[in-house]
Amino acid sequence: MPRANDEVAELLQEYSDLISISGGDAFKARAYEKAARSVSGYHGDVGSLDVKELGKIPNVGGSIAEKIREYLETGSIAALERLRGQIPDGVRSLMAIPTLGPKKAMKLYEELHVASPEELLDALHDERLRGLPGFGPKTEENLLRGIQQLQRSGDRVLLGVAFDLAEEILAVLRDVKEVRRCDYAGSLRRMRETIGDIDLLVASEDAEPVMDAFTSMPYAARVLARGSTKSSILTTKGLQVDLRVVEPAVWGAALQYFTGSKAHNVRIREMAVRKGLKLSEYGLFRAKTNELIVAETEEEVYRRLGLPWIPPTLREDRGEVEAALEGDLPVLIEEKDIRGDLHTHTNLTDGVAPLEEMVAAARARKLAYYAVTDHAELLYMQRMTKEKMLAQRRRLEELSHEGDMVLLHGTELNIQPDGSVDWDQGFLDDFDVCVASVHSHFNQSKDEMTSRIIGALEHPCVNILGHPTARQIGRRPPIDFDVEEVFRAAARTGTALEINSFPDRLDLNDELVAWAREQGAVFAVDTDAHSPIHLPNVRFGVATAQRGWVTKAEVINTWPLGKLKRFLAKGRPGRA
DNA sequence: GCCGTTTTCGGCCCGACTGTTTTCAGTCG
Repeated sequence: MPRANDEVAELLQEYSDLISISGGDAFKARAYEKAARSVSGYHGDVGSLDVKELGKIPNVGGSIAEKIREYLETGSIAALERLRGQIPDGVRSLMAIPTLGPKKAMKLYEELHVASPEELLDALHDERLRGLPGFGPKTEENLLRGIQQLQRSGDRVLLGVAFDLAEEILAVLRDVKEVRRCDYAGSLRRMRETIGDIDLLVASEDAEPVMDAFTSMPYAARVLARGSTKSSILTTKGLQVDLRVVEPAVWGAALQYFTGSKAHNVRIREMAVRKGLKLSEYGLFRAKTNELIVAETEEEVYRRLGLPWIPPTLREDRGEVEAALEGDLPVLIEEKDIRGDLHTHTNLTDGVAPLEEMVAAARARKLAYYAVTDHAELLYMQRMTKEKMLAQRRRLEELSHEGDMVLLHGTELNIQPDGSVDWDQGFLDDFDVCVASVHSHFNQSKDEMTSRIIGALEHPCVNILGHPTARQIGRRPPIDFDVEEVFRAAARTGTALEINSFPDRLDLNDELVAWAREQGAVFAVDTDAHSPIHLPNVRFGVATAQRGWVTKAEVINTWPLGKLKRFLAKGRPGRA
């Protein structure tokens, strides 16, 4: 079974929201929110802890530990159920609408009995918000736009969510003795940033026991279809999972077919037709005689069509077929090429784990180097000071003697509206690496934003532009700047562009990565980890790099330390 | 509700922006 952490964190977050909506103590709400974050980022499984151990998790005290225990033992929390009884479920869902917080949500419910985004849309159309204090024309406009954004992101889930669920289901299927092979296909195998439904493929001579196991899983809230080759379930979270079972002999053809994309497969099948062949999920056949040629591996299928095997992350019909024909497919970066992480946090700012735990987790992943880059002082809410930074650096130096992994001390600077960053250059010179990111003032004009970012790139100490577009998938659109000009400036100034691996960021995205490559920029594939459990997210950043056709040489954190240090020296005096 | 070279009470993420106001509440990062 999966860790209980996520469901517990979700309940604590719900409790926090309901406290806010019902006008409860704001600090109490914050306490639950912080506890939710800590539980979510906690490295162990809270399901296996007793009350005393639960209380040792940061921001979890006696009261919350007791509620977690109550949930683990009884499946519910009485205090939460009481609040749920007072506030309809939909009122909380209103808070998913950007610009709509707890206060306005409660007001809409109390005054207009609006209890869902759909009902709010009706109320807006009926002009029932007119005259409601605090809801003027601009607010109406913002709410309409917010609801539209919410509906657009609607039924797709983030790559990370789909990946975890797929891995859990596959783990169950692998234990079914009739299963010869199993894997995920579809947009998940291509590692698209959001996933509509999960496609799983199993090779087996006997489909029935596999289908039985699949449709009786605890994840299956509803069984949508149950057949001998294809079954579908709807998970408790509303995500559809399709399972196809094929004979082991046709594994490769089926995997190729179900991986897609549709556009890629159309190109491939056209090539087959021109060669007098026919490609389906059951294999590559001679068109006239229906004689099977190959089906067992993807490599054979591609080879018989005159192509090298094409990595799934490239299969979007963005020129990969032409490149394959020319023998010009890039040798893509892989996760094993990553030598270090250059953007991570600790609980000195908004991370949930102490420095020691983050370093230990990085060592366990066998990284050659690891940078700690907590927020700088201009992100006021983090209360950073020079003194705290220097104390962290001293501790980092102590820790560096405990293992081979090289520890780098860095910081994540804030790019101010005018393009300046935190601290004076003298202080910044002593950092090994500086990430600089936009964290506020997202609505500047395109020209202002462009010169703002370029200003930061030109700073002699700024090495990496963190999450360059500042988007959050489904929640916040990318900031507006002249991407080509910024990418060229990055290349010219010796500043890397980040590919942030966080599943709700993936920033730069695949298309911008490809664009930046053309301008000669290099990249840093970083996790932006706020907890040890975020370190494996690097796979999503690597996949995004692959989707942008990036090779190992273009990613600075695949480089050996010496070469990396020369890059990081940039305009710092006395380095390299 | 959590936490503590501020340690059992009194703080707690500070500042800015937006849209509504007419001096400020709500939301966000």
